[in-house]
Amino acid sequence: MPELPEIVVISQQMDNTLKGKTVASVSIFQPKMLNRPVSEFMALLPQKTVVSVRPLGKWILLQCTEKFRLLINLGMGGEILYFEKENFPPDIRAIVKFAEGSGFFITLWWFGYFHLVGPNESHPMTDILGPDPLELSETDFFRVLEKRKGQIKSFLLNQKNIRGIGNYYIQEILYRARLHPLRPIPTLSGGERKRLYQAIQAVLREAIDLGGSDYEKNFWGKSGKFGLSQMPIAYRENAICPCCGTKIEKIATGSTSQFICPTCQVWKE
Amino acid sequence: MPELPEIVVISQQMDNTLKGKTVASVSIFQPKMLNRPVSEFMALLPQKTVVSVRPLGKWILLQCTEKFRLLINLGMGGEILYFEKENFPPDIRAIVKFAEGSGFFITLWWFGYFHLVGPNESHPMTDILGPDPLELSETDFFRVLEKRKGQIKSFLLNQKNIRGIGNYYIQEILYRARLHPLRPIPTLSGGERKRLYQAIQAVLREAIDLGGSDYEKNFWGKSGKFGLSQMPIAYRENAICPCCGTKIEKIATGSTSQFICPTCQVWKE
DNA sequence: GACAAGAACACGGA
DNA sequence: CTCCGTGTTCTTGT
Repeated sequence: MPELPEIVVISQQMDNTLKGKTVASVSIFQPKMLNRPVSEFMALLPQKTVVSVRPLGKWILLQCTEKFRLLINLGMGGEILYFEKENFPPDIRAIVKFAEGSGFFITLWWFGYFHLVGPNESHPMTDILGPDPLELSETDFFRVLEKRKGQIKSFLLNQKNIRGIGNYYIQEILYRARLHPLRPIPTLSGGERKRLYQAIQAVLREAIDLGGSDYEKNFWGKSGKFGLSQMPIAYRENAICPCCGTKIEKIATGSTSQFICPTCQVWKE
Repeated sequence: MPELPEIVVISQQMDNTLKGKTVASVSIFQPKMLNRPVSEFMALLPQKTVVSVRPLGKWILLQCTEKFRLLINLGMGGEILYFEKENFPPDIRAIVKFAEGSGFFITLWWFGYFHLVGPNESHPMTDILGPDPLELSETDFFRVLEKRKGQIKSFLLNQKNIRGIGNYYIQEILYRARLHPLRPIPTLSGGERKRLYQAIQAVLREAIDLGGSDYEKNFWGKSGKFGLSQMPIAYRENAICPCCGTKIEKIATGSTSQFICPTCQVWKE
């Protein structure tokens, strides 16, 4: 599933490529990913022109003319790919074609959303997203942590608190901050909160600079370069921690699981 | 805090004593225990006559003429006491006087409610109470346990499930049923559910027969006789279990605590 | 555990 | 955590 870094990269590529292009046609092969009937998509989307493309947590926002917005969430295992010639894979879910012949299509492994929002319409799923972590000052980060009682990992994964972090980057973030994922927020010291903020900034920016994860594809179908060497712990059960040599463990963290170094990411009360 | 047995005893005494008496005046010394302005109490309550007094979980319901209801909850450490001559203690919160000179007053240690509900008005706090455990058949008890996932103690203490059981009687109930308070409901066998039902019936009826707890006062200011000999475990840390000789332990059960025999009330999955 | 309100958590569904 | 809705449990305040 693409997280903030992949969405930032893709949005930038889409912004560069699609800005000013006018939708000629739209094809939908999976109506349940939509927020309105297929017929309305067919009626409303064509003739709108792309004004800009911006990341919104794990969502991609295409701002269009007449105050229409196209909001795309790739869910798990989804891809959004540019095309100039029509040559589509078999599991395609939606196609948007522009007037001059190019366009993009979407594939999904399981769930995903393809939402068209008109002027004066609200969009509950994105309206409740928290701030972009890369636009958040350390002071504001400290402020959102205040009075929260839950576990630090589930807090960071909840898109209402901070948008864009998923179960992939959280592993490296918590490892670099040397924090156990189940630590209750009130037990975090000022120094730990500072480390956490720095780790979020560092991991996400580094991943963006490297074009995103090496197992996610960008708008051109190319993989990023953020991989093994940047993520020594994640998905490596029984490997050893490069910092202390301890064997990496896989633990359950709510509905997700996580790889940790039991020495570096030790639990403190 | 008075629980079901004390409320049953007090309600019976109030029913016998106050039925047919007409309110002459009401005095309020703590407005926050009310559900409406003091002025409305003064205007509405006088001239109403008591039709009946009934227990409602931990609440006392005075049914009055013109479909008015007086609902009293003594909270923690509260008392409701009859008087014939005016001779009040210092920490008094409310007084109701009847036409012929007698009346009752309320003292509270911490919280409590003194609510007047008119005809056609609802009362959210008592509307959501579960069934009276002594009016519940074994079949219905089994039915309310179905599909519940939580711990058995917090289920029984939640007044929405069953009304009137508090942290005093629950200790003897769970000891007699030989159940650990933190057992998840789905792990309870049919036999254990049956034991639990029987223990609830036995403990509550025995306590009513003895006039309630020996450290709570009734409408005449007299204590009940349900005490030490009926409660061998509760509030006796390091005492020994009369059944097996094991040392009694005090454990935390959510926000309350409880005394258990670790041998008799053993945890089973 | 008296109760309310809100947060956190668990689960099932799409 | 992809996100939602529902329901339940836990926390905090009065």
